[in-house]
Amino acid sequence: MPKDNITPRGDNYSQWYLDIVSQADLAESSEVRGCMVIKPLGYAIWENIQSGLDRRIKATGHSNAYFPLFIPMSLLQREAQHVEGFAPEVAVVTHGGGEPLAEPLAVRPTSEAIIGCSFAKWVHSWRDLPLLINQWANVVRWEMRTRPFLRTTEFLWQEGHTAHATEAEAEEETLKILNEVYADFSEREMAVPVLRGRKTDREKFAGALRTYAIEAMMQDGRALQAGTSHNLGQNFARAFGIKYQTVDNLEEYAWTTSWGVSTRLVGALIMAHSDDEGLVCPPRLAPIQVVVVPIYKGEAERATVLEAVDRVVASWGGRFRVKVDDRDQMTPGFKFNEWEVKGVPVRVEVGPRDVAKGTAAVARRDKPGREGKQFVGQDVLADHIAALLEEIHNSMFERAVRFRDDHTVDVADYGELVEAVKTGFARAPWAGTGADEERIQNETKATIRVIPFDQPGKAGRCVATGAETDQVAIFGRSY
RNA sequence: CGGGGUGUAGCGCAGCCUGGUAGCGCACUCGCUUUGGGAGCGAGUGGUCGCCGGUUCGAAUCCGGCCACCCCGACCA
Repeated sequence: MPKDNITPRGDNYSQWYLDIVSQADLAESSEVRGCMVIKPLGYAIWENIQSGLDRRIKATGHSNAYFPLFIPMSLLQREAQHVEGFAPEVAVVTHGGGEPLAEPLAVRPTSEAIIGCSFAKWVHSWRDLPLLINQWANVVRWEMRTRPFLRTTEFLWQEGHTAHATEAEAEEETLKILNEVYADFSEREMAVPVLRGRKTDREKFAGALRTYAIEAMMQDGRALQAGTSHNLGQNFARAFGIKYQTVDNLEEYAWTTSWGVSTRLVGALIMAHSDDEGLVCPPRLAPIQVVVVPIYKGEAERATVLEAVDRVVASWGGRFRVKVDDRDQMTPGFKFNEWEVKGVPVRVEVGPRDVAKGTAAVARRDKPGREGKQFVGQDVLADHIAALLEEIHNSMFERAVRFRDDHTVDVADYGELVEAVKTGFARAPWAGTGADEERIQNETKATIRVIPFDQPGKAGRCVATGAETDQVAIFGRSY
């Protein structure tokens, strides 16, 4: 059923996104410009994202801790590139207790500085390394222009911070997080395929040696940076005095990393999968995986149907996150519509005819209308739903991969790149400089999203300089 | 910060040109009938018309100033 309150993607993609966020009741704007209220459904998705990431972060040996919201300005200023990169977007507290503060406090835009100070106290010997810490926190970046989930003034995230004895170990950590935590989570839980690779110097984190990222394609062909992992080298260790004694009793600066993903992932999930009918939530993250809608006329039928629904749902033994929508004052059609907008992956209908026949109607959200609906015996319903949730996940992932591949063009020259980035990604031979990149951005609005790990080996002539190169870069317009 | 737009009920809007007791749809409340794709009928609740000032017997409407928000760009996870 077409929805009156949702602008079709084809008409205005940006408005469509805002409509999904409000109609699916994920978030709303607040009294503070650029800040959003995350409503229960949106927050439940975030909690599921947190839990999937937290499990992976701990499985790779990290521990959670918590550091202060405020950072003395002088600390933030210790790493030169870092302060330069973040200065324009830092919010500063100048008063406390009714008095001007002796030293202004930055509201953290990220926590390298304050965590670096702690690390300096915690690390003395090579035996203290590696130090593997993560924190779940809110941060504030004073952005010019905001969009719910994709870019808000305050946002929620996790930020990992680690210290290592060698450059090689720091590099290994940086890549492990990108691959085993971020890419794995994105593809296996969010059903969002990602390109993995390195950022160019122009796009890397302020103060980092190297930044790696996962990049996803949204349904308008634009790129969304879904996670970043930074090898900070010894830059921050020098600035904050994170030193240790080696086995040979030499003093050495540690090699540190940092990495993060944010509530932006909720935006990624919406934009990668949803359709003109509403949110399409990937099954493994859906707060409600199965909604059961009872259908009846009159009191007698109501009792019979609800009894059957209770019995059937009880027999599932908690295998799924289930909601029985037994609200009496709404019609089934209204409920179908509501849960469709809210993206519930599977809908089960139980009516008088099903009670008589021992069946239930099962509809899948990712395939609307009759195509996605079938009748299933109540005795095999649990296994059917379990398989269906898997099938929906795989189908959503494959559809997203197909979309990305269909909107990615191998380009041989600059003219082809200009055309390709209008609708998606361009994979282009690249041997240019930051200045070349900037010129391309000014002319096409596209930037190098990543230098992918996955390299063809032989590339061709660089689209900027014409020089022979073996390296390709992925260009795209980004959020 | 540049360009464009909008402020009237919880939400979406009309009314403004041509000043004269604030209206529609949805939502909400109550009642009855309904319920396999957004139910119907009836009766209700709800607004100092963004703010300040001016003109006028009288301002949502005309004039001046201010503020807020949205959209499009530059900055960014």
